[in-house]
Amino acid sequence: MSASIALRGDHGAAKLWGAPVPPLTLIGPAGETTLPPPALHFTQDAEIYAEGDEAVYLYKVVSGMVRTCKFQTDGRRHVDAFHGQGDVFGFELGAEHALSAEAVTECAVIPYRRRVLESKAAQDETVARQLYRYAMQSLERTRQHAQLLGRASAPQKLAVFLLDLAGPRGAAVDLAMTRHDIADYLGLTIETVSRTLSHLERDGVLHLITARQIEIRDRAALRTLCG
Amino acid sequence: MSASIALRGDHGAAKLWGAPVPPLTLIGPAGETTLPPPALHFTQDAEIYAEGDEAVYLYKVVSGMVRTCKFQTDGRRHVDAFHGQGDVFGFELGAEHALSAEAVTECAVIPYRRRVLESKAAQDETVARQLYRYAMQSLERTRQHAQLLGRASAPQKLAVFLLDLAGPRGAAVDLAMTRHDIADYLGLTIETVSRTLSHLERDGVLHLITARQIEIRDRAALRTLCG
DNA sequence: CGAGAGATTGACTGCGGTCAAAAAGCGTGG
DNA sequence: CCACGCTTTTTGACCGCAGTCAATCTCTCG
Repeated sequence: MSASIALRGDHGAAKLWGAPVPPLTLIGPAGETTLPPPALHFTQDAEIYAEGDEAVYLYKVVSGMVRTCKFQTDGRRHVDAFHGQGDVFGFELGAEHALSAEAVTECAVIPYRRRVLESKAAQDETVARQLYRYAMQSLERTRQHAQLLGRASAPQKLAVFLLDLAGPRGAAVDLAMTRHDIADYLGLTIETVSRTLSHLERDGVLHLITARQIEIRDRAALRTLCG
Repeated sequence: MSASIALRGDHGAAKLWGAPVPPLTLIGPAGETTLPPPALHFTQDAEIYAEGDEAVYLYKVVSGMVRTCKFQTDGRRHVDAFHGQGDVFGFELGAEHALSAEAVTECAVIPYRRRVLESKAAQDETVARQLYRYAMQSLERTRQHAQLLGRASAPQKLAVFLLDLAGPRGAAVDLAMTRHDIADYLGLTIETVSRTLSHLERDGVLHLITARQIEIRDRAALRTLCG
């Protein structure tokens, strides 16, 4: 029997924004299936780990949303990524976290000791593949993010962002994050984010139900914007 | 005995721009040490692989420089990364390359079949660690790149770029790439790259010996720019 | 109902993009 | 060696998008 056990909280397909991928699992301790999930809970804006902390764990999001970000010397913040249900975050090259991780919303995450995962990966090839695949997901998303930051106007950035959040079908988008989070993720200011959303509403592309709830009225127009 | 054999072309420490890391090796076929290196050679601007090609190999740069990039629908180009001696490129989430790879200069690269690496990694933990570590290097560099693209002025971008290229000590930087390459890497236009370099020269920070040779006159000023 | 955080809107500015032209390299072949 | 033509780079003039500063509006929660 394989040591592979479907990770709790891995409901449905893991989602790489803009590119659905097959569901993945991560390994829990063998025989752990009968124990309650060892998930950690965090309140909104709580720090999960800080830049410079020793990188002991990888984390899998069970519920809620997490942001990984970096604070620059000039006081500004760069949001590296948002992580939702099923996403794994905490990958690092070095022994310390180069980013910090914070709860965007109240959330639950399962911590996996890197050392444990690595030794399991050494014993079980399927675990190694899963771990590698999660790392590649992180890489692929960061690449797409870099592309977006480098070569897109404010409307383009928001179009890509909203379509990613909405998924391939959804017409209503619930934003878990503030304008500030969005701005720091897209390399814009909160004013430009707000202005651009208002502009898209005037054009009939969106409807801003509340600040955090957006209805996509014209998905084709958004797609066209993405280029 | 370990199956690990130092990869040819792995001279000196593998360099993560802005963050030196210990030297790494990748595995060659056992007993291959007596055979000539199976390096592939490419002329300037030759295509190593194209977006959409099946991702069969990872590549390690022996000499010269490689760029991985993506062509957008609007005709513009995003340069994901430059890869120099000792760097490994070609990591992909899916079965196909999401980026294309091209020779910036005449270059030599060693191809490693992904399937072979994966089976070797399954047998030898040290191989698995090396592979994982190269992937993390790729991730870390892409993260830093995204950060740069999101939150930096043109002078900041060029300061970071030049210091990365120069390394911790060098005063003279040989640019292997054109202004076009630099612009597409930094999310700028060739005019802005040129103008900004000229400006830095007027300020006494740089001296442009030729278009491709730059002398760093005031490293402290560059560091200050980086923030 | 009031206080405070978050979001929106407006006026203005400035950085970097765009368009255009000149200058500088750099092979190639006479 | 020089002349020629092509590519790359530099420089200039102008413009527009997004940032900045500031005021107002809207939610939410106590």
